Amino acid sequence: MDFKSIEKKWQTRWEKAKFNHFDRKDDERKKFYVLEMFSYPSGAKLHVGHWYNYGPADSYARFKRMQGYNVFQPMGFDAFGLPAENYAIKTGVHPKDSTEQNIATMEQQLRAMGAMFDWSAEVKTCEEDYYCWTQWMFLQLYKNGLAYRKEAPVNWCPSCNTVLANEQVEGGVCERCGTQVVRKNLTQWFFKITAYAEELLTGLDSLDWPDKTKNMQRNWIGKSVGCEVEFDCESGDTIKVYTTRCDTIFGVTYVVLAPEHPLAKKLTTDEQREAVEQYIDYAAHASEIERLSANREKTGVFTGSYCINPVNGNRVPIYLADYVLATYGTGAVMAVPAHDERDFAFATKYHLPIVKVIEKKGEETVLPYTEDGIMVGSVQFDGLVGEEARSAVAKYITKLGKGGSKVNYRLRDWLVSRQRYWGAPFPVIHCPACGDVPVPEKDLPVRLPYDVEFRPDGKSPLAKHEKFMHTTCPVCGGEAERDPDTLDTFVCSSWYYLRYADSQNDKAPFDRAAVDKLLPVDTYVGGAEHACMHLLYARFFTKALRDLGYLDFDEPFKRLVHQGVILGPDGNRMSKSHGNVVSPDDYVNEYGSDAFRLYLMFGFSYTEGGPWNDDGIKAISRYLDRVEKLVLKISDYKAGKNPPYGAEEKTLDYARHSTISRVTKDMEAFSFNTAIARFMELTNAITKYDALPVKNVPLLRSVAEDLVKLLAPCAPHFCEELWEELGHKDFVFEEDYPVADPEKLTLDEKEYAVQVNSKIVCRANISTSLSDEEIEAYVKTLPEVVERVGDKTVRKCVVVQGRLVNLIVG
RNA sequence: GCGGGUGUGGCGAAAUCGGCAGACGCGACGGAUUUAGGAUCCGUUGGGAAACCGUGCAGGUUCAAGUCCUGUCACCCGCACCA
Repeated sequence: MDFKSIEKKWQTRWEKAKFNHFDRKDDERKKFYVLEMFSYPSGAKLHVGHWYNYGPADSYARFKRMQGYNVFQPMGFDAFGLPAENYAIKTGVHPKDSTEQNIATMEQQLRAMGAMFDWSAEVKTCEEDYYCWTQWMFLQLYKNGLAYRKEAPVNWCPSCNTVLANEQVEGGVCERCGTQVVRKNLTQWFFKITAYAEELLTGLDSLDWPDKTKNMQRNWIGKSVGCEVEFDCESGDTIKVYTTRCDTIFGVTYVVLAPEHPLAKKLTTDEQREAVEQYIDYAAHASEIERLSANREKTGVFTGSYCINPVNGNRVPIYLADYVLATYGTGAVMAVPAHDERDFAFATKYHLPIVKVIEKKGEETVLPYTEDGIMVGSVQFDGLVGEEARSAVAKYITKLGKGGSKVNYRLRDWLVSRQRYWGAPFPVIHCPACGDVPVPEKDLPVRLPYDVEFRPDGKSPLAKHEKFMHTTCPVCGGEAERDPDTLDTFVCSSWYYLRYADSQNDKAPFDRAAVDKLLPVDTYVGGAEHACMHLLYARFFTKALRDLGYLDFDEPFKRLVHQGVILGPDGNRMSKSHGNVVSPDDYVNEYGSDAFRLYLMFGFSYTEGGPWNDDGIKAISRYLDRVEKLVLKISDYKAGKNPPYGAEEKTLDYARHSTISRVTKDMEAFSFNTAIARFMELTNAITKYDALPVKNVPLLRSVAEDLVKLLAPCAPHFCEELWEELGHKDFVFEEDYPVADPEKLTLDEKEYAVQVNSKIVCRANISTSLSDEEIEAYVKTLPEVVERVGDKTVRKCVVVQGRLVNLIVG
């Protein structure tokens, strides 16, 4: 088959018939929204990863379509972002120009793939008609207190010259470029994702997502149940600490503040001032490597002040130490060196007292002892253990009016400011008189100017664009400046799946009815690397928009599937520097898009991925040839009179229906490699039947047609062509996906493994109508069994219907 | 350190509720066809001469374990001073 011409032929026909367009008016069929993560328009062409994501997922979408769903499968581009800007800095090509060029190339390649993308719904996040609404989203969050600006210690990537969200720092280095991140205190915009921490956590339970991904989000949100306690200072200030171990509170021998804690300087005495300021400076400049080193020596400094432990009135010293994080809990902890490893190390180093207040049950207590144990030296609480102990102490603290139970989350608010050019500008004006003023919605979009100097120097490129910066305050009309930062590109991708539902709308980001009808996404397919970024942000957006009344569902993605990663042939991640990049184009040119897609589906376990290896691609190509020859040969047969329907025909029909039933399950489960194995088995069964001298032509033909239908989602152009050759006028995709007939799935007899004392002695075909007792009786007559059993008695017989019989003798 | 995952032929991989390990392919070997090569078609193919042995390793539960339990090793991923 000349795949090049048939690919073109069917792509053109599908387009002409608007086959790929989601039918918004259709109320008969159930909608089904299949979404693949949209792509970043990089300079390189479509790589194997894109193909692996989109090809098999498209087969799934086509499968759902043939099952009778009104399938919506859109595609678009996550077009803002750093790579285009970095490319511009290197080459001088403007990000807008290179991005548009790349999108054009990729669109063409994506079309050539032959996927049923509904291009009429396409979105490009860098275009005004999209980022206008991204800015609108910001304004809604701002109006409702979910976006705020504050000075905070933030992660700064010196190579990308911008701040990063917590989620974009991996092990202390920039997720994108691998550069060590440094801390800076900057005034930045945040989204209050923490307001949804609890719902983001509990909502996971209802989602059909990989457990691993759900667990990663749970970990990331990091719920912790503990207790807040107030320690009064002699200065009159109060230090709030957070602890999960209030059962150890009688063992507090000092209190530690993070160096950035607001009370740090205030509580410092004159004698200690110099040492403290030095330490604060040291902590601010300690490199991240140092901070991250697991067994880094603890450092700290005494403030000179003391505070009072509310439960026993003990006077304890207040220290500063950078092992306490400013951004978690209250930025202060009560130190119990006897029962916490970090406090133990610190106390040992600075010769602070260590007081044991928990004892290990029945064994000697070795300090630091951090497990649950029996409270001792704790007056009225002595003898209490674990959870019970903590709740008693927490109650007591509440009664004292010094705090009480408290839930904390590890999740931080989402920092969305970026000091870069190629992104959506903040719709905010800073007025010397009125402060931060949101741009009125009617003035959106705040256009991103083209003529900008984007050489990075740590300041936002837009800040140097006077025309952009200079504006008037919408409130007082006075001179004012725009915010020079741009929004994190993850903001753009947090709502694109909603825009697809109504992408041409120029009055609103989307119409509520359209979105409520199409969403949530039924199946979302994309990489696992987004577990704690995009997938979390998108959930947050959905919940926030729901609460603001813009939509009516709780979760954006009902089902999530991660495709695996295709590595280079050497087992490493594909990259130019490894020199192991495999280009799909070469294979597509040589074998065709269907064969390439089919190979991706067959050669790997979809969710696992693995090293690239093209050994099997010829085999797939050969398989398609076999199918073609076989089907065409059968289509030429003339039906004889009185076609036979005996054992052979029954076997063939059984092969057909068991293939249908198993493939349907496999496709639904994204178990594409096994689905294709079933196609091959069915093909083998047809070949075998076809070799018989006398055959039932109508049956054979109908089985062959079913094979074409079953295979169609996985090899769409190829099957359309075959379908046409078989004499059909309509698309094969207008056909119903075959449904297994349960009657044809029952066999008269099945092969059993016959075991004596759990060892297989023979196999036997046994009628499926026999009862366990009848099977046992029959099996006992088999010569192999008689020989093994001899005169020993059968003490037990296990029958597993349809599978095996096990006689226990002796 | 914490959380999660993976480990099966020469290779990619399969294996419903615990029920014949290795489906389907690749490769290899043998044969047919062919002047030859290629292509195609048909067989064989976990190891072992065999009894038997085989799912990282060592135990356990069970009539029966790749699957369940305990311990252990290796690799991968995520988090990592979160009090």
